[in-house]
Amino acid sequence: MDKITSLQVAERAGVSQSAVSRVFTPGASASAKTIEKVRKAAAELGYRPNMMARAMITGKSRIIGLVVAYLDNQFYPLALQLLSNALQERGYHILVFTASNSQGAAEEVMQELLDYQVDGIITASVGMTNDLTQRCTAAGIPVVMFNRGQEGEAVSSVTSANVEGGRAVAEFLLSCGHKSIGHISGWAGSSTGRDRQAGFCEVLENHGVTPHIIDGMYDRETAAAAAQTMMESSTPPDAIFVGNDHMAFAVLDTLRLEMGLDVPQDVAIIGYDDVPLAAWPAYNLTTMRQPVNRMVEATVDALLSRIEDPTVPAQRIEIESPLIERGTTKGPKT
Amino acid sequence: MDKITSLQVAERAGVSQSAVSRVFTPGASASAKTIEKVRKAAAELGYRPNMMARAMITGKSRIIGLVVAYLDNQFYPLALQLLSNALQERGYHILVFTASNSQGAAEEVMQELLDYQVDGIITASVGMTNDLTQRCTAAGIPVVMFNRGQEGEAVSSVTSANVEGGRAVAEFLLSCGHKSIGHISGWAGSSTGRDRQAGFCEVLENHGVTPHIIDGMYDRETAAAAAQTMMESSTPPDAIFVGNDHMAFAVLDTLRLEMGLDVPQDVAIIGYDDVPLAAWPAYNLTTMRQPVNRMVEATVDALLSRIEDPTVPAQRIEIESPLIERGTTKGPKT
DNA sequence: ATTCGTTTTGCATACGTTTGCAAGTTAACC
DNA sequence: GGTTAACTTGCAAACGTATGCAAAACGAAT
Repeated sequence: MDKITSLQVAERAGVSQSAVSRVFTPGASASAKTIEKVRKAAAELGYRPNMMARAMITGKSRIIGLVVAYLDNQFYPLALQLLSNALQERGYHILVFTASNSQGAAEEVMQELLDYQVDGIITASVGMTNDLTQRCTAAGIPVVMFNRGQEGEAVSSVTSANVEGGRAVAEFLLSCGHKSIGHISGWAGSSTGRDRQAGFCEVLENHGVTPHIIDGMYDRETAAAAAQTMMESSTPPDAIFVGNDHMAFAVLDTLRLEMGLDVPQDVAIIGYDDVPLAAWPAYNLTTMRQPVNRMVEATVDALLSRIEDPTVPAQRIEIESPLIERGTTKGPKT
Repeated sequence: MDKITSLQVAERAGVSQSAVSRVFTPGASASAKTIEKVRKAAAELGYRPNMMARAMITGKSRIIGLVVAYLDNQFYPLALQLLSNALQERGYHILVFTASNSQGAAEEVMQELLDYQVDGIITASVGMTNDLTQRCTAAGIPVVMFNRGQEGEAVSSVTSANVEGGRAVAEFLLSCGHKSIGHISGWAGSSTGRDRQAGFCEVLENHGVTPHIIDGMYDRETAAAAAQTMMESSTPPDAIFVGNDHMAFAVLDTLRLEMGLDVPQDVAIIGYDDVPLAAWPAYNLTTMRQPVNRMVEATVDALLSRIEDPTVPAQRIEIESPLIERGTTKGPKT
């Protein structure tokens, strides 16, 4: 009762194995009569096509490899869930590969990905060397980087408009009247972190403001230490832009509960992402929203369109992100 | 340069295709000389065995299906990451299936699971009907329920000792001198929620205390509303046991920031899980720790042992969970 | 009824691997 | 050096499906 094959269904329905295959293959042709006989026999036996066998012959596994480093930043679980839902609706599934951000690990993971004949790859919260990128395109496997950009042309990426976003944060803080401004940046090894910082600094410098910058490495501890360093310096900032919400929460905890400061009275804080937690009353964080729904849609579209038609070029998609003003900033001076 | 098969490696190495296969098959025998020749040729061509073809013939895909409903409770992303790491180390990977808790969805998902010839199934944050369970065991696929129990015998489960945990919470609250006690329970449709409640109520009743109970459905909104209802009743509790941390955060937000109450002075709060967020200063939540590392280890062991030897019986594993005392309770009266 | 175009069907092959079997090779021991 | 045991190796047959090709059935139009 374990393995029922198309052959058994064929016998019971009184047709050939090919007929059974055709009934279960979307594009193929079969007469109404055959379809009915086969469907009936299949239902009685509980037959379903074997994806492995199908994958082997068609070369399409309908599996998408998802490479992800850490899931402690709430943004990524959320994205994972939405990606899985969206892909599931379109007949694909996600095979998870966890990889640290180290060089060798990515190498190893990429090899395993190829072993599984994945139809496409999504990388999230992890960088890719140009070498790996090339290997994938050489193997004909489309890659989309989620929430990370890339210099080269060969690989698609979906991000929010991070440079623009950094600018918007700077303009907002300036409009609030802040003069002494700090930035606990996202990891400089990530395009996301670099872009936000670039846009932010560009605007500040145009207004003659030089921000105090420390790399927060997307890490709570590092960000918390950075916040403390900044506030204890001889010229403490009256506003800090933190490279993502995950770090911003740590910064808020440190400022409020360990240093006894008042946010936003003593210092204003802005994050980036707008994860659900940012809207919870305990934090109520002003932040740049990354519209994860739209980013996921764009990712799935970009990936599947390239899978279904390999001649489609790689695209670089940027989704604009609005500022969500909450309680950790004081609002612009009118 | 796309598809290199074992045959091409065989030609280049001057051996038969079988020899190549044996070199890449852990259990098989080959002479040192052949191994070296094959490895060299394989490296030069960049050959790696095709998992699909291998899966088809061996019947083992080395893929584990993970069925998960929601990832907003931080406990599950964490578990997912640890599970993926642990399985990856042992040569398996996780194929993700998202399923709501509705009846029909689980049915559909289970069918797709079987299509992919998964070697085993882990369900997390989702219930299984006995029907589905039986279908899987009939198909010879081991199932482990993570953080959920099950009545029947056919399926393994890994949970913390929830009844025991509920008791421990009750004893702790009584030892703190609380007399009027509330419980915002986990969803009554989950064994986890029921068990915690059962242990909790058992001890309270032995001490003549009847708790006020509302089902929080593992949902923030529902839990927040429940907390408000309790505190506005004619006999408000001076301590509330919340069925998991995820809801407890919502309860804390409501009590402190919307109702202006002091925790733990006005009312003590205990959660369940000890997700990382519980230790963050903003919440600093007293909670029962579910040792996710040990739960993951147990899950992987239980699953793989059954995959490698199908005669191994299903096990029901309970991991004991310690109380982590933090700032939302006042500590026992000495 | 004949012809022609269209659809349906079965046969056979291919996909890339593992593995039982038998033949071949090497090692081992007295 | 001969006999036996242990190990390697190649051959060929699977695994369960998709699909090109040619034969067959069908339908319509003359």
